[in-house]
Amino acid sequence: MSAIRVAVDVVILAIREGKLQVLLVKRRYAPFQGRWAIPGGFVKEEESLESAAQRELEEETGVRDVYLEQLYSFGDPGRDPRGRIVSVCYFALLSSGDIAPKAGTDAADAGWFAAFQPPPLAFDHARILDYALLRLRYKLEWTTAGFQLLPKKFTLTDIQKVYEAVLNKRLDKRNFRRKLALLDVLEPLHEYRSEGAQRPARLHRFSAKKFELLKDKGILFPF
Amino acid sequence: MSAIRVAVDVVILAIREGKLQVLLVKRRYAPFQGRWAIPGGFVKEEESLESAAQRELEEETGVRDVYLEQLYSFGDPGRDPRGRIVSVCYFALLSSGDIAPKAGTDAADAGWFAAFQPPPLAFDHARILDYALLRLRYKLEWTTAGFQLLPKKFTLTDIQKVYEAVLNKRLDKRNFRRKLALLDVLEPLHEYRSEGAQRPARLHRFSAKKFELLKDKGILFPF
DNA sequence: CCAAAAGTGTTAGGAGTACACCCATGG
DNA sequence: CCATGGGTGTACTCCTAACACTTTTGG
Repeated sequence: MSAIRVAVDVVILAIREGKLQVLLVKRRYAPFQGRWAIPGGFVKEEESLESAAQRELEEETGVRDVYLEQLYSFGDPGRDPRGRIVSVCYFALLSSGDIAPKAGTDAADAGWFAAFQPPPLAFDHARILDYALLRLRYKLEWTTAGFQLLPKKFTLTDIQKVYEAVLNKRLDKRNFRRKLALLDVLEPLHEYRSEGAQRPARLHRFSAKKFELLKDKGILFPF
Repeated sequence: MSAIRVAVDVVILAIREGKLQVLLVKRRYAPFQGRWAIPGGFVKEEESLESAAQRELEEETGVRDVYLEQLYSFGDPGRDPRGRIVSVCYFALLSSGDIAPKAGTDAADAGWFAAFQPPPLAFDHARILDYALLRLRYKLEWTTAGFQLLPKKFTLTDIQKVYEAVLNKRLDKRNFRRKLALLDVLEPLHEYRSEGAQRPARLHRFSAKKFELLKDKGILFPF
């Protein structure tokens, strides 16, 4: 019987203040006491890996029904000085509308950080975060996962800013909108959002039935 | 302390007789006694996940230095009636030149099967195989992983047959070759292979230094 | 009327696809 | 000389990328 323990870690990402940010928790105990870390915990005997990830996510953010995807499993001996721990890592994409609920929990030792300039992280968490960011960039270019980072109603500029924040580069407005239109997954609403002394922007929503069709075209990744 | 055990399973794939085949082992004991299964075993306390996968691979095939990539971790409670087992799955691509060594080991209860029409499999192994095949198809279209399925020297028709076997469709010879040329990863050799009463085909080899450049272009997947 | 973001088309280059014939060899 | 797989080019379509101005609003 092996003494290997199984944990899940969840890289929780959201767009805040126009930037891609990651939710980290401060470690209360050794090892790496006081360091920031990706939230996670041990898998319980009777729960699935995905349930464990969802549970961790909900404990940290108070949020359910969030985009969650398995990333990679890290299990080198020595990655955790407490013993042999295999960590099945997930990443979660929060819509900016879902972020508020979190504040209620244990805000003192949890915080949002710029995902591309994180503080020093505990264990091998820097590597995990790097891989999550890499995967997110790929997903954004080849799937419609980017909409998970937005609230239900959003403007075309909102979604463009998501892409710019994650891909870390400027995009051309006209080309971006043409590509969006080609995807045919947005439903323009008869609502507009006024943001100050400018022309109000039209709100759109992601259309789930068109989304399903993309799967058939093979545009979406399975996991 | 959790009683979860950690295993690795390795989906071993190769092109044989022009078809994509998978190496399966026959289970000696219950549960699923006599059923075919994806080879795997428990991770030892002191070895990394990848070492464990390599070890399993070598035990089954006698082969080292093979393309090996982590696929996904499966860990639903109940997936194994013997208890809670989390399986970190890998897939391995064997070059057709590497297949011969295998025969020496325990051939009686191991065999190659058409990957797209496998026999009934033990546990949730059908799902694992499906996912491996899906991943392989994506990799083939977006990376140069297909060359792992060939020996060092091969003809352009050889590589086309690999693509046709994995993607399960016919490809146009001229278009395929043009795309290959664009990738610029092949080095034509001054050697030819005669296959009978036809014009001999020129041999090529995969050029590793050009391969590295693809990484920079983002064409290759990181894992 | 001014500042600020919203919204909108055209063109040129590159990649993908469809398609058919001659070449070199062994028997 | 013939059967067999090896090898090659062109035309069309579609996607991508570069690029600038008018519209609408609040102040």
